[in-house]
Amino acid sequence: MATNDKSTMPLAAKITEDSTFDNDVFSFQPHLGSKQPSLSTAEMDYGVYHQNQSVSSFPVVKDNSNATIVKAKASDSIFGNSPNSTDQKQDYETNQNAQGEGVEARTAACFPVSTHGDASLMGSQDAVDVSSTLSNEEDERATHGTVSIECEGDDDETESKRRKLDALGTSTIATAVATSTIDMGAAASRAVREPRVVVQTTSEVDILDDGYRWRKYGQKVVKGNPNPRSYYKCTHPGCSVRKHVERASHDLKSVITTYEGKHNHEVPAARNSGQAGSSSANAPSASQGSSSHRRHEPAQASFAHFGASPPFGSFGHLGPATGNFRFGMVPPGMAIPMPSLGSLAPTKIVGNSSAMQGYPGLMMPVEPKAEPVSQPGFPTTNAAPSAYQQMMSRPPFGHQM
DNA sequence: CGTGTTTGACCAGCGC
DNA sequence: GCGCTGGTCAAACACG
Repeated sequence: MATNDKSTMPLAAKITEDSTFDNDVFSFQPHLGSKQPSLSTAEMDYGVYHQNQSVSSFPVVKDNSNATIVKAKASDSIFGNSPNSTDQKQDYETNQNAQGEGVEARTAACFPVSTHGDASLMGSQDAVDVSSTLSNEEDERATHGTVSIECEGDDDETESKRRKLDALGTSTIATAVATSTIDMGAAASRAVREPRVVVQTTSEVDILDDGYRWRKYGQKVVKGNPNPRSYYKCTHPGCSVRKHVERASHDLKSVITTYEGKHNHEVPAARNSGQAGSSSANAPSASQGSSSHRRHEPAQASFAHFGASPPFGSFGHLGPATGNFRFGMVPPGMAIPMPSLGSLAPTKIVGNSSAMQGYPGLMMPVEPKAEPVSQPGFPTTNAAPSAYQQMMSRPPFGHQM
C-alpha cells in the first residue's frame, strides 16, 4: 500500500504539446509530485507497464516514471489512403520491416524502475522520431496518437491510488508499480486493476475502433474536464474488458481512450462486415451531441486494428508508406495493438504480452460522417484481426477473467 | 426484436 | 462522519 517511494511510483504524466508533432500531439511528461491543476484527468493519462525487459529493437526511454509513452501521428492516409483492407494485413506484415514513413512517432518508455532512477526523463528523451512524410492534405487531417501502456500489477495502489490522484484533478496519476512482470493473475480480483492502455489520439472522432464490440454503460463528467467520459464494456460474454473515452479538456481534438483488461476472446466477427465492423457501439460523443444516441453514423471509422504490433521494433519502422497509423510501442514482450500507420505487422506476443492483450487497436476515423464505415484502407474488424486478434485471443497468462 | 445508448441512481474510496 | 468524485448498474428508450 503505500509504497510511495517516488522512485518506484508510477509517474504522473503531464501532457504537453509537442511542437515536433505539429502541435497536435501531446507528449506525456512525467512529473512526480507536482500537480497540474489545469490538466484534467483526461490529460493525465499515463502508461506504465511493468516489465523488466528492455527494449532491444525499439528505442524506448526508461525513466523513473515507469511509463511508456508513444506518440504517433498518422496522416490521413491512415484512414483512407491505404490499400484494400484485405491487403492491409499484408501490408502490415510486409511493411513490418519497412522503415516508417508517413508516420511520425515519438515514444518514450519508462520501465519499472523502482530501482533505477535513470534520470532520463521524457522530456528529453523520448524518443524516437520517425519522421513522416505527410502530404499537405494528409497532414491536415492527420491523426495523432499517443499510447501509453500501464499495467498495474500492484494491487495495493491501484485503484485507490489512481483515484487519489485523479481526485487531485491534476495531471498526475500514479499507479502501482510493479517491478517485475505483470501479474495478470492478480487481475482476478477487482481490486487489482488490469493493465491499462491509454491511447491518445488527435482526431475529430473520438472513437477508436478496435474491432471489438462495446456497449456503453455509462457516461460521466469527470472533474477537470468538461468533456464527458464515456464508459464501455466489451459485449462479449465473459469478457470484462472495459474502456473509457474522453476528450482532453485542453484540446477537443485530443481523444483519450483508456482500455482496461484483456479480451479473452477473439475479435467478434463483425456483424456488418463492412461496418466498422465491429464495434458498433462507439460513438460516444457523437451520440451525445446530437439527437439520437444510436450510433448514427459510426462516428468512428474503423481503423486498422493494431492488429499486430510488432514488437517495438515496429516503432522504428513506423509506417510504411502505406500510411497506416501505427502507434507502436510496446515493451518487448508486449505487443500493443496499434493502429499502424502502415503496417500492422504480425504481432509478436512475447512473454507478458498479456499486459497488452486485449487492447484494442486503434482506429481513427477521420471524417466520421464522411467515412462511417469500412475504410478501404483499413482492415476493419474483420479484416484485420490478424495479429491483433491473435493477441487478443491469446490466453492470457493467467487468465484473468 | 435485438442491440446499443441515455441517464439518473447507487456504490465505494478518499480527503477533510 | 460527511462530502466529493469516479465508476457501475439498470430501466427506459431509440434505431435498424
